[in-house]
Amino acid sequence: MKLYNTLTRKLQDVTPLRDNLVRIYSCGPTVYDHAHIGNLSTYIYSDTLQRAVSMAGYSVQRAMNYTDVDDKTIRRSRERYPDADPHVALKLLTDTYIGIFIEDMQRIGNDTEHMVFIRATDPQTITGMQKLISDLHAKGFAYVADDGVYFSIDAYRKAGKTYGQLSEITAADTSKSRIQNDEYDKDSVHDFALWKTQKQGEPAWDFTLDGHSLKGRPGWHIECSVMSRQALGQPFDIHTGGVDLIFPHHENEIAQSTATEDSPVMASLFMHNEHTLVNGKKMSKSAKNFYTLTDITDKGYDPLAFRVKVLQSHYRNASNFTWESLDAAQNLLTNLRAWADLKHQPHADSQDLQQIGASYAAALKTIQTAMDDDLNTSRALGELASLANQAETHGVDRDKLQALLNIADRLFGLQLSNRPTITDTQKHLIVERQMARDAKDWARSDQLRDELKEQGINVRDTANGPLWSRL
RNA sequence: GGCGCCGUGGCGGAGUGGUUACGCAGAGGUCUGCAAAACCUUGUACACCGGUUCAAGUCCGGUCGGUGCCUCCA
Repeated sequence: MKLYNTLTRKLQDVTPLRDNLVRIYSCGPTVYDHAHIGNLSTYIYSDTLQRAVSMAGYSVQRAMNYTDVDDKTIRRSRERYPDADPHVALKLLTDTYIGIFIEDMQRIGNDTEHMVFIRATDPQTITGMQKLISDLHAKGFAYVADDGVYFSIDAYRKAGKTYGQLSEITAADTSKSRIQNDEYDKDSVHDFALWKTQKQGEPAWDFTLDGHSLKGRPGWHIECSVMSRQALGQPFDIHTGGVDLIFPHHENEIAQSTATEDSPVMASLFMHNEHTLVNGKKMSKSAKNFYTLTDITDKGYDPLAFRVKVLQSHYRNASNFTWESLDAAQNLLTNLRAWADLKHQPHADSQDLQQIGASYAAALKTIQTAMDDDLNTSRALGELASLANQAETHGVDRDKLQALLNIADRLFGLQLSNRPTITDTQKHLIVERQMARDAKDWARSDQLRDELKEQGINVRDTANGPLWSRL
């Protein structure tokens, strides 16, 4: 299996560092609001990575963090719960949005079971961060200022390490274009905060470093360094996130995680997905093209139609979200479901099972090859769609179809394999309608068809007999 | 200014130099009690200009256009 590695800017074979196990860490959400569809597409891609790696024969260990303490979470928690204790307010707010996030993840078909979620405010994480900061400080990579503890990129470079493994950041870049640093107490403009001391009304954790009492909260980057190591060890195999995280977030993670280590490697492979655009533009509230999953479902779309839409493009290309493209995805999903439902219908059996079996095998091979080639979901899903579209012409092999759907679900998460059949009453209505047709009682047969339609069942008459699908 | 990405038919979107991606939508037709489905046909796709090559959407150079990061951001 080959994946594109941002570190090397090349396609690279996946070779687990430890046995047959691939350890994946994904930067998760800051839980201060609903996730938007761009966030969600990132998680669909990392979920797909997990599925493809597993399908390629590896064991997978996966972790994702919740950033549940930062400027935004704190600000909003104080707005929403002005009278509560800062810690309590923060927890109330972040608990709410973690709940919504998990719900969204499940609605779009992401696997949330085979993954460890870690909160930045977990006592274990806080302790771990303080320990790492102390360690960095002891070895000269961190210094204490009035408003917190900072990481020294100069010290890191003087230790012979490369800052900018992912983005080729030069000293000039980081100092020249950056805004004035008057309001911060750091030595050098490109240094970043490991720990921020408490401001009025903020939640804070006790921390003593080198005799300084530094009650406060962690910086953003240190969270991921610590949580990834605690959950997966270091180095681990694959680190994922959106392209915007390349700099500074992942650069800073690498610096923190490798400063006191012999090896400069935090993870073997960094994967970054391009952003989802809406009508060709980046989402923003002012442009009124900012959508959440609820905006989509309120318009009557299935959350899995959004998944289809995302999988129809490659993760390293910016995909363009339009309502028209979501229509197309919804229609495709409906067609895939109609195909899956054929497994319950003997009338759908092919006359030439051998040929059908061969086409399934060929499609599976194409799908597997496409997924192993840097997650070419567009190609892979196209193959499945094409198979589905041929089904009513060539028929299906119901046993092999079930097996195929099982595999498709493992890879795509579209929930095609476990669709139930219709009720006995509905089956009976279909038989009755056929009898009416045989008797040329068109009024009766049309009435029965309407009745089924009201129950969400569409009936089509084929040469072999009636086939049903859900609307 | 620095570092990137991208420009494919109505929409979305693959594409390892040489044969139809695929999906959705549209038009005409066949079939059908009607409907749906299916089947057949159909639309002069690769931003522009050069170059390399027997052959370029696919490689090289340039132009134009779009977009992202460099500050929190999936």
